[in-house]
Amino acid sequence: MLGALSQGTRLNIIRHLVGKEREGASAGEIAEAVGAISSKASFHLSALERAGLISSERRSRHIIYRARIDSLGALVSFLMNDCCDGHPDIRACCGPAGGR
Amino acid sequence: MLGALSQGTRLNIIRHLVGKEREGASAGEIAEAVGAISSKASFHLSALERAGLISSERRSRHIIYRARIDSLGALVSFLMNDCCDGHPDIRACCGPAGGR
DNA sequence: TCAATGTTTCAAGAAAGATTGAAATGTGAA
DNA sequence: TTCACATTTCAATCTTTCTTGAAACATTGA
Repeated sequence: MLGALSQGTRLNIIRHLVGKEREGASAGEIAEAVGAISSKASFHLSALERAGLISSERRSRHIIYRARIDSLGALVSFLMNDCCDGHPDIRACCGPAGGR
Repeated sequence: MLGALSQGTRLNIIRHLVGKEREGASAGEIAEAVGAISSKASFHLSALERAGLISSERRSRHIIYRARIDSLGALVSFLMNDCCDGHPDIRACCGPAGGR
């Protein structure tokens, strides 16, 4: 997952999809939004899906992609807890709204 | 930073250094801890330092590395806020101890 | 069936990253 | 000075990842 996110185009795709959590977006719309030709977008969408960060669903001619919020949460959790051993200063960075 | 963390040896280095936040650890100790020959460890330590995730300080013959907790916090914060737009379900993953 | 649309797959090349062993650098002690 | 130790740098090689354009596949509507 970290590898999947460490690439500009893919980070932009995630940002776009998090902003459209419910609706999701088609491959073409995503490609346009991030300024990539179709094959490039498809390549990166595959990488993100392989990493489990997004999901896809065919909807007639379009393929709708959605961010997997659960996976993003798991990644943040991994960084906080496994990688950083729950260090309080790192937890604190979430801001006062964190925790629930 | 995401790229720097998306590599097994480097993730292990970070884990080792977070566990020794105060003391830090020398290049040699780190190399042994993560099972890497010296040049390999040095290569990855450089990458982590270039990314701002660790700092180094010469101490006579040794070079002591330390995790930069502030940077790790900034990275988690980036994922939560910039990348994921502060999505509540992602924030929630911090667990009940989050926020301060 | 045919054509149009949306998307992926493929092949090729370019670029970036990882690993290794040997050599070089810096430091302290005899 | 010289030696030993800790670490980095270098060069070579290998692997992986990115990008592009063309071709293929899937779906829909005329």
